[in-house]
Amino acid sequence: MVNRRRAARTDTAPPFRADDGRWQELLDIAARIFARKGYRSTTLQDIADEFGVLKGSLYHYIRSKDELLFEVVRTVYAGGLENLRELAEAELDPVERLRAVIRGHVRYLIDNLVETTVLLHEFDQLSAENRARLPIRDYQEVVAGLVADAQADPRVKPDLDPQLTALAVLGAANWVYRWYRPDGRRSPDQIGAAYADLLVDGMLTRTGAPLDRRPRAL
Amino acid sequence: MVNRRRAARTDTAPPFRADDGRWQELLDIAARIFARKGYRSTTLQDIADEFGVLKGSLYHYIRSKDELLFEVVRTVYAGGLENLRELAEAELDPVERLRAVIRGHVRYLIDNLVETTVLLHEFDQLSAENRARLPIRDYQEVVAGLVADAQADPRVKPDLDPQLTALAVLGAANWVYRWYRPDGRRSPDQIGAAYADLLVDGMLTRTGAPLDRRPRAL
DNA sequence: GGCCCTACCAAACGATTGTCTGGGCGGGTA
DNA sequence: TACCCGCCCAGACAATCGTTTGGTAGGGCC
Repeated sequence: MVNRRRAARTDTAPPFRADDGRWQELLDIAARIFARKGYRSTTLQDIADEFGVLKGSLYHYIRSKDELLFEVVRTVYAGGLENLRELAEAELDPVERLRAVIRGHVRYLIDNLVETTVLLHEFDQLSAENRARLPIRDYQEVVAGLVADAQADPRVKPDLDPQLTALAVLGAANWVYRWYRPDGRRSPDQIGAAYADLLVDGMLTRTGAPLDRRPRAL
Repeated sequence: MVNRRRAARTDTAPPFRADDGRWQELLDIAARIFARKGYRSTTLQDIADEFGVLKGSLYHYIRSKDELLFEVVRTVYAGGLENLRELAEAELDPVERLRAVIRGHVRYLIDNLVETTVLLHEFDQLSAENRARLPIRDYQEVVAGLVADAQADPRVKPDLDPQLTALAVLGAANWVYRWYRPDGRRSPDQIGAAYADLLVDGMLTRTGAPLDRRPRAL
């Protein structure tokens, strides 16, 4: 017998997620296994085992494996972008703001290491439709905008390509997911600070005035 | 009937690869599809189709799908490391040597974009044994060594962490495989030069002497 | 007590996967 | 001519995949 309520619901929203705790648990488990084995190498069986359920029962929570990947990834995507934009609006000298952005981005990435790993590594395993809903290009444009802003400052190299510089910054920062281990020698903040100083100082001219702050328009 | 020659050969070497041209063609095709769809999403059927052969016939050239991935990746791994080490031995000022290394590494990566993509993105899909045969850590150590060398120069920040700095450099450079398109705005050499200047200048103090070369031990 | 709804089970589905077996064709070599 | 061997075909193999179906236990609510 067909459950009419259910059929009606799945038209717009995913299957039952009333028990929010259990739904979050499922997302966490999926994220961990996706991060460890890769999306395509992960079986719904793997996830169901850890979730304590038969694999068919997962369809109580999801409509497809692809949707599960998307749900894992969209939260950390949105959070990361919001985090970046908040940092970008800080009332600071443009150069110092860039430093804060890099520190904060690295910090966010490490704080959400598992989900970020899935986002960065399995992004193009998403279906075309779901991929279009997460325009990662936005990250690049935020950083490029900040670099362009900073170029109003005479301390900043005038010949920087903001897009290219943004890609270098994001590349260095995002790469962290490939090697960071919680038991490593450096703390997240140490890493963020080191990266910020390396990359931002690299944007400055070496012949200009020293690094102390001068009066500048916000 | 069992082909005795074949059984004897496969103990040490892979199956028949006498026709070297055809073998290289297979590697190229596999690399392209691996790069586009990912290793796990690629079917031997996909490869066989483009190779113009039934999928079972691929076992004339390979012993397993995993071996195929390994063969695609090991050449570009070895070439990249050799390239890096050659650049690292250039008779240059340590700071300029770092610049040359970054330019050369970016250059190599783009020149071998397809294979590099597979190496960087599908590395942990290799079997544990094959992965152990490609210690990517070596890349990091070469660059970290160069950073440490450069720190003998007073222009270079004395408080740099060579390992961390190397990871930033390699992160920025390796990330190129994620966004580079041959029809993009910047040429490979422009990208390499921009990255080299950004990253190496970021390693220099801003209070020190200007950038001209001074006499230093090689 | 009867009803509904969430959260699952039990079992199967068709499709696809990597891999293996046995054989055949055709060009070189003796 | 006879044989060998690199190259590939034809077809099957078991295993595994994501997904679907119908059913049910149990708690809350009327």
